Order: sequence, then C-alpha cells, then structure tokens
Amino acid sequence: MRTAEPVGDDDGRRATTAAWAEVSPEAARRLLVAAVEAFAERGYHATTTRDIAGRAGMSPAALYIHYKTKEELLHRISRIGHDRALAVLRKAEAGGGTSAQRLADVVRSFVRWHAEQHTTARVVQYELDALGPEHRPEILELRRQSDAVVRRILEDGVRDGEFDVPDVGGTTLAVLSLCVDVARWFDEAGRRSPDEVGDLYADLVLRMVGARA
Amino acid sequence: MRTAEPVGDDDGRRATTAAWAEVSPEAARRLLVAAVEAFAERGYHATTTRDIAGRAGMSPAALYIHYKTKEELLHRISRIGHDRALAVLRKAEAGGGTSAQRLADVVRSFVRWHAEQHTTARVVQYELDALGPEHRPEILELRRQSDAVVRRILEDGVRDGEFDVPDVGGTTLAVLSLCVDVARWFDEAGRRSPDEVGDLYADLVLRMVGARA
DNA sequence: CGCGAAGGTGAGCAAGCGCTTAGAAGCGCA
DNA sequence: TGCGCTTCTAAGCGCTTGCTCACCTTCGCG
Repeated sequence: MRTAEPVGDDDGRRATTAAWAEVSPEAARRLLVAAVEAFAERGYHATTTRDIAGRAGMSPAALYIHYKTKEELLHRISRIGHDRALAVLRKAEAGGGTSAQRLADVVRSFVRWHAEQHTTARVVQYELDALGPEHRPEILELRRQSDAVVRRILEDGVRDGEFDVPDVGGTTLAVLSLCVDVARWFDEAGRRSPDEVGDLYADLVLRMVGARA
Repeated sequence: MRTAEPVGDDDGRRATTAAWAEVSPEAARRLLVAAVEAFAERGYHATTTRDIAGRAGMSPAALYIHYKTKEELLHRISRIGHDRALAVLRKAEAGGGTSAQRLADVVRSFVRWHAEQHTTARVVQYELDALGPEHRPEILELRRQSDAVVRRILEDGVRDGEFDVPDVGGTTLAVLSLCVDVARWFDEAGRRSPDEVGDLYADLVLRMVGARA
C-alpha cells in the first residue's frame, strides 16, 4: 500500500538521484530523474511532458531547453542505465575465482543493482520498445554484451567441468530473465533487502547450473 | 494508406484467435483479438481505439457498441487470460505424483502456456498497471492464487524432504518470475518451441529446489 | 409486407498531447 | 550601468485521442 502520493523523499528517491549525480547541469538532471520516476511508475507512453516538468518543479517548456524530445530523455536514461548495468556485470566478472564464484558474483551484483536501482532498471529493461528506430539498435547491442558475459561464464564452467548445463543458450536466457525481472517486482518497502535478494538468487543460479554449493 | 488486411495470419494469430473462440458475438471477439494483438505489440497506452477497430476491420465507433471503454477491453482480456493461466496451473497441480513431479508438471505447462499464448500473456502480465483502480484488485487476487499453487507445492516438497529450499517465499517469487517472463522474450520464429522451453524450465526449477533429477 | 431492435457508419466534439515561440529574468563582464 | 547569453515561463498551435451522436442498414417475425 502506498503511503505518500507523489514521490516520497525516501531511500529510493535518494538512491535514484545519487545515481544520476554525473548528469549536469542541475536542471537537466532534475528533469532526467523526474522522467525516470514517471516512466517507471506509469510507463513511457502514459507519461506526459507536463508531468515530467511538473515533478522537476519547472514549466513544460523548460524540458525542451535541455532535451530535444521526450524520446531523447528515454534514450539518455536507457543508454546510461545499460552502461551502468554492464559495468556492474563486467566488474563482477573480472573479480576472478572459479567459474562458480564468478557466476555467483555476477548474479549477486547484477540482481542487487536491479533491486537498488529498480526504478531506473524498470525503465531500462521494460521501455525498450518505446525507443525510436534510430536509438534501439544501440541499446540492443549493449544488451547483447550483457548476455555475452553470462554466456561466457557458463561456457567456462561447462568446459572445466564445474557446471552441468545441457543447454547453455537456454540457460543463459533463463538466468538473465530471472535477474532482470527483479526490477519488476522488487519493492523497497517489502521484506527483502537488495543484498538478501542478491544472495538468494546467486544460490538459485548456482543450483540451476549444477555447481556444488 | 491503410491496407484493410490485419496482421499476418500465421500460427501465432491462429493460436490467439482459437483461444478466444468462446467470446461472442463474432464482432466482439474480433475486436478483442485485435486488442490483444495491438496491446501486446505496442502496449496499452500506445494503442489507439482506431488501431483496434482498424485491425478488426471496423470503424472506430463500432468498438463502443460492444465495449464501454478501451479499459473494459483490457479488463476482459486480463480477466479471461488470468483465469486460463490459473486453470492450467491447477490442472497440472491436480495431476498428482510426488512433489517433484507436480512441480515439474506445473512449471512445464505454465511455461508452455506463456510461450504458446505469449501475445495474450504479455498483455495479461505486463499491462496490469493500466487497469483502472476498480478492476485491478480482482486481477491481483487471481495472481495471488497462482502464487499459492507454486508455494503450496514447494512447502509440500520441503515437508516431505524432497526439496531443499531455505527460503520458500523468495523461491516461489523467483520461480513465478522466471515462468512469467517467458512471455516477454519468447519468439515463435526463434529456435525453441514452447514444449522445449517448458521442458528446459521444468528441469531448471527442479534443480533450483534441490530435487534429485 | 411493415416494423422494431441490433449492429454498423461518417462526422465530429472536447480534452489532452508533444512541442514552439515571444519575451522576461538572472547572470558575468565591459 | 548596459550588453549579450543562458535559462525559464505564459500562452498557445496543430494534431491526435477516447468517445458520442445522428443516421443508415440488415434481419427475424407478426
């Protein structure tokens, strides 16, 4: 049940704002954060430019000083969000260790990111279709690189005998689908913290690939 | 500009149309099938009533003879779709056998349904937020009943020692999330058939709960 | 055959949409 | 102080949206 109507200044909002600290100038950042929240809450198509500007405390016209179109906002969000998610994956992959350790690290941090940044992640992962045809391929390429990270680790694990995975392609799909979908259902008012979900999912995925716990 | 022909009459369309055979009169069914396809393709908010009517080969006004609003269409689709998904789950659960067998059957048939009816499932599972406040609770209740089926089997399996599941609630969430998300990525032109995905996922889930294969 | 109900249409309304424009307000700098 | 640049606003344009309305068919039935 929701307590405060608009957008409470709770942890979620702070986390969202902090994550976009690099965007400047400040007005552009405020608009972008407002857009992330609105898109995540209602979806891209159900969000109006007036709503975004209103959340940022500005007039509707102000939006067009910093962004050419509403779709450019979505593209910027998508681009930065995917970059961040991919960076999280790659950092975990580079941590080293056995295939099982790397897989667990990757899943744990990827899931934690999707839980902590579930507002951003929801936009990034579920509003892809709203991107224009000139921006979509770029984002799809980033997604393919995320797939490749997971697939690589699964292949490593199979090769060195750590994993028992009959269908590497299908399992890659399943693992990523599982992780990404966290953004849809995660609720920061719920019982589980991002860390807990990350640990749980790392364990579940290790079991899926037949690694020894 | 507009070709009177709706979308391609491929397998997907036939499966979708057949699934709604019970809806009558025929014009109402055609509109509903058109709405399912449009909502799945573009999302509820990006779909116009003119688009729906056009796909059904009718004028925009005809829609309002059979449905009061665009939202009523979504509600009807959501209601029937959730009923169907729940029926699939319950039938598999009632099949009997060990906890592991019941879980495998449930996952296999639930996933197969989400793959075969991925057009309907996409609407049912991902356009929930577009429902009005008077319809949403009814649909959420159906979803809770789906959760309960999976949770029940996990609890049974833990009780009789077949499963090793430290966090039943979290694992229930993960299993359902995994199955439901099939609707998002499944592509009937892709490499895997609904049966194959169902088998793969049943296996993955058995591993997740630590059941002996 | 005449008739009323049911199912369909073309035209169009009010509201809301993304986006633009004219001009005001604040700022650093001569 | 006055100038030019950036930032922001009030007003509103052209268009699309969900939906309605007056009217036209079609058809079962006395």
